[in-house]
Amino acid sequence: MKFSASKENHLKTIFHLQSEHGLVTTNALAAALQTRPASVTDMLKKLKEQKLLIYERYKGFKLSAEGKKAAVQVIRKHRLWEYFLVKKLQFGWDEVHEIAEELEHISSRKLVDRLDAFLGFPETDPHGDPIPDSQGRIQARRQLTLSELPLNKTAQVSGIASQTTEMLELLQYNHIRLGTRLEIRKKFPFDDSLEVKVRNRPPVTISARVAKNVLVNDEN
Amino acid sequence: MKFSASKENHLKTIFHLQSEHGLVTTNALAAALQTRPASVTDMLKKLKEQKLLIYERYKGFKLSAEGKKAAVQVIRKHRLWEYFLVKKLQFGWDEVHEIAEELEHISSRKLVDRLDAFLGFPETDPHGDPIPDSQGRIQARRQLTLSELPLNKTAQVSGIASQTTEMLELLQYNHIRLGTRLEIRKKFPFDDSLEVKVRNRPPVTISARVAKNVLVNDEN
DNA sequence: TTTTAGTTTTAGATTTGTCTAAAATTTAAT
DNA sequence: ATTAAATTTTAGACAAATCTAAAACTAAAA
Repeated sequence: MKFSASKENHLKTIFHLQSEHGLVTTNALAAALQTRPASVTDMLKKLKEQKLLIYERYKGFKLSAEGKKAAVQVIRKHRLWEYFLVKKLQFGWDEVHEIAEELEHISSRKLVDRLDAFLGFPETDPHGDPIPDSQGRIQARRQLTLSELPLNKTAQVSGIASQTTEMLELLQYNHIRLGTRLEIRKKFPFDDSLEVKVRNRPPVTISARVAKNVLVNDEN
Repeated sequence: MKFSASKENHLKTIFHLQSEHGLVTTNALAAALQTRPASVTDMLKKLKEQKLLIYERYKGFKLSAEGKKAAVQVIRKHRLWEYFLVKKLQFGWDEVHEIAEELEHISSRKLVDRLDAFLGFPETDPHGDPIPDSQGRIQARRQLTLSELPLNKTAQVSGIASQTTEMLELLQYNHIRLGTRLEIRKKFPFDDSLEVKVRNRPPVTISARVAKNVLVNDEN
């Protein structure tokens, strides 16, 4: 029940990838982990041996029930630590990801559960992503990407899919953050870029690349 | 300025050993780290190359100024996390050591300083050991071991030198913890064991081994 | 002061996670 | 349906940290 930091990273990333596209490919995982396909293949074999992965060579792969459980625990740890860093240590929401990448590998189960209680069992992390509970249950979210939001319909930013520092900085610059209310004023089919309006601000232009990574509320 | 977890453990342990006996020996370090002398030698060579260690083969070794600085930062992290675990997450003082052994290797300097501020810049950890400040300064302590305490002089437990779970459990069992006021009622020269009296409790017998690891206040 | 005992280091192996380069396999294109 | 291109895997290498067994060195005892 205890995995190396590298294994935890693989599990976590596979989890994220497969929740978008059912099966995951070696190349996609290598890109996401900033590593080489050959290295991924090596790890896949180990994960398969530990029955964490359903995998046949050349075929693509996905987590087993057990692998999913392990991945969710890592995600739980990551998001709880992010919440801690922002809410208790006054970090900005755009600077916690790297630190949480380290903290998420601390192994004590008891620590995680105590931290959860200390924080008051928060439901989402500072980026709006749901925090799995100690049983591994994840609050389902119905949210769409900014790309999918209809024209002139206001919505509230509820999450950021890709949390690179660069991306978060760009959003910060455009005054788009978690909870920001906004609407799309214009869509440019040429490159799928969007003109976005935030209250009390001049409109800003957002690339399709970015828009795909900004999640907004569905209802309302 | 960033070292592997293993290197940090070596630095930290050398620091502790050399503050008792000037020079440290390969065997002593191997014993303290629960590893083999040959493994220690390998690491010593690496530390020497990084100029963290003053070392000539077969001669014993000690930390350079740089090595000491690095070691103190690790100790700072360890003790701050212990304080956090006990004061914020309600862990018992006897169960935090192992978890802090992991947390102490998280690298962000900013995290450590923010944590320090969040905790209110505590001066000692839950075992009574002083916490280095962000400049690496350590509050000097004048304390002696229980073995050295004169007969019938009351004193207050201010620290535990060896923090194995086993040792802490034994002390817990005998109702001796940080802050406990006690006095020595009898000394048995045969094995240097002690009869110790804690207020409102029947006297208990403490071995020399344990007594050497219980630190008490000097003054008062 | 020589021998013996103990300590420390070297030599060589192992494990984990990574890499490059080449081979195997699958997918896409003509 | 072949060929070409892209993907994936294997084979072999490497770095870090550890180990065992043997050699080198030091200290202690006879």
